[in-house]
Amino acid sequence: MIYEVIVDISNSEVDKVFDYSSSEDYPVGTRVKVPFGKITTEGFIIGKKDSTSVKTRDIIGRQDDFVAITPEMIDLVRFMKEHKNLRLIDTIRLCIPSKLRGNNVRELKKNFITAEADFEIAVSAIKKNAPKQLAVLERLQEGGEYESVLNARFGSSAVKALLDKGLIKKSSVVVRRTPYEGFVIDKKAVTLTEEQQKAKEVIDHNDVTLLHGVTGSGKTEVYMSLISDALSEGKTAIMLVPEINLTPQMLGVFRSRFGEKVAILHSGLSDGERFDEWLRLLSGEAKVALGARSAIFAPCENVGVIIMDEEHDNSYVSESNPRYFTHDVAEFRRKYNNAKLVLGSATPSLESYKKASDGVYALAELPHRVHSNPLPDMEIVDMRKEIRAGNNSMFSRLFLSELDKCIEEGNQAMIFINRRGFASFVRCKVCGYIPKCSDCEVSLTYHKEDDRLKCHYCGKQYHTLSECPNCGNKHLNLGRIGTETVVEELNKLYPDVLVLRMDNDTTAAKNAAADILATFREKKAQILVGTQMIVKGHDFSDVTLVGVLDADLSLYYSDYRSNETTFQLITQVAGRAGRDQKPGKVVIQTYNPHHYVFGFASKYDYKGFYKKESNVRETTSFPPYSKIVRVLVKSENEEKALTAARLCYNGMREIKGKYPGLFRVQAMRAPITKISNEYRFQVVVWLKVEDEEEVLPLLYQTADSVNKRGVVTFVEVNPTQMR
DNA sequence: AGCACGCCGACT
DNA sequence: GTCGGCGTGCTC
Repeated sequence: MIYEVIVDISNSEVDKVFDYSSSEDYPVGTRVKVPFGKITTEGFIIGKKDSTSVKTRDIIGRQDDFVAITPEMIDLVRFMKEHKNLRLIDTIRLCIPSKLRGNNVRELKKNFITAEADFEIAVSAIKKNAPKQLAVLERLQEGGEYESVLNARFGSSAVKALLDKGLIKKSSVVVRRTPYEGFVIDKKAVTLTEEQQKAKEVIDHNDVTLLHGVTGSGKTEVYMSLISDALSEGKTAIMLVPEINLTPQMLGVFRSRFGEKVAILHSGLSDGERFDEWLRLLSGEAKVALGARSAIFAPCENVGVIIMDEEHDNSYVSESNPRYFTHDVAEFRRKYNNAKLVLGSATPSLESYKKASDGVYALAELPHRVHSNPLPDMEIVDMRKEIRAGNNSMFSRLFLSELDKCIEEGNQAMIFINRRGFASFVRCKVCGYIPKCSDCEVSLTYHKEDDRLKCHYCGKQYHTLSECPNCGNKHLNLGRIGTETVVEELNKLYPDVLVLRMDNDTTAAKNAAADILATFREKKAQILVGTQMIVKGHDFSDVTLVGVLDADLSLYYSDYRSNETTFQLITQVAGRAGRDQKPGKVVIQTYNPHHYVFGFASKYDYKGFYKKESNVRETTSFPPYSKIVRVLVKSENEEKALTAARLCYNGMREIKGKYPGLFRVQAMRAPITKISNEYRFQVVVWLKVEDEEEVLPLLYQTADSVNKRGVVTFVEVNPTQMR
């Protein structure tokens, strides 16, 4: 028999199917060991046939006693290659636990002891003065137990004696490593509200539904009910949440409803746990896959429903290689399984809402909070007026008075610093000089802990400057608000109040983020200061005040989505206040208060915002009214990079001549012209959405063709944070 | 990935 | 003259 095999080497040169032979019978999807050139490597069987035109070598053998890749995933691998420019092996790697490769993880087996002889017979067979052995036999009457447990409790000699006599039996059993074992949050089964029931009916009658529900409208209840339905039909379910929402709390709630049928897949698990959860799904022991982005590749068969919560969240787009959109994979699996796909959000992406408006998706709405408690009152503060009024502090007078009130009443406050990943930089007061990394040409970030300047792109460190190298001035100051500065200021204002800080620095250690949130939840601290990571999903019932500093900063980000992101950010962060009985208050500080984003956001007017923003995108031909394709060209040799970029540009111009759907081509230096000694250029192409299927493959091909001689190209569709 | 092939500069 | 530099191509 001839087997079609994809070898486990990610390289564009070997991104194809190789034919191997074997007299053994292997099912399609089996992971095998194969000779390849001078080496032996792993491969995956994706097909069989009777003959081939090439000369073949033999498969060495199979790697697992199970079939690693389901037929659906083999189809997906081909689809991703053909339509999304992913290498065959890259999609396969997404479908299996990474440590399975190279057999770096295996099933955990333990010795299990059971009674062999009848209790009475066994008792009569042991000596009268052997109380330990008797105790073991008595214990085993209640059922089997692990040998290690018996040894610890009764002593290994007693166990060994019984084994030698053949009165008890030892066997090897597989033990499943379960993440957060026993963690269950009791949640009473809730009957759906009329509004939720109506939304569910829409979902039941359509293939894809956008579920637009305000924060606190009980979308999770609808999800649970849908999953429950799928299970009762004998089908499986995939539930996706943004990485940050994937707290043990979420798992606890799901466990209380679906018990052992839930498997969790995310980056925080140990290799063993991840492998076991994956295996439970593959074998059908578990029916519900709960996880972040990568869980869309869960090895479930006969999927009944796929849910993407917070569908607008940018964590659903994988940034680096292999780059893919979770929406695309979800849509593929929905079609393959004839399943329901649900996209839920309080602030849907423009892309999805447009599809709902155009009738491509059905639209279901949950316009009210469950217990009809109102959304928090939101106020926009003009920080320019504060300065004119002589207030040079980072806090507005309104926010400070609200904070006073909040602290006094014993409630909690959250302060969100909108800085999109950029911390404080150093700037010369006199000439405006900003120190930059000599390799990357980006501004250096000042790190107070070790009094050094660091490059966030290559990690290079520099001594702090004592004077400006440009003009010699000795007064260099730190620009922009950072979390540390805010905490310092709060400590001065409220010396008796405990303030927590949550940002990339304080959450670097494992579990640090969870610890900070737990401390805040237990009300050991009254104020939580943080970056993006405090925005989503957290449910603190005593938070009555939310402050947003530098709300307009994300508007200036050079990204066509910046208005949308800012709207989403404000809506989400506002949703943290007043979630329980106490009414909430939100103060938005900005230097650009009349921007329409703040107008719509403060009134929770999603539709108004959608209409306005949609108009802007249409007139400027940005997505969702076009597709933008960016080819990043990188090389250590500037000349080579430039030549390759020119070649790529010319190729794109040629395609433009043939397909009017491709209406704009530009070439330029990338926003960051050099990272880690690599020069970067980019070719950016705009095309009409309808022509995507036809033109995209040509663009991929063109980018690939200049991909040699020390030049690397990287193609992105609708790039988010262009650098 | 890993290795052979092959075409140019520096050397005992 | 040869040794070896690594750019290029191939692996079922």
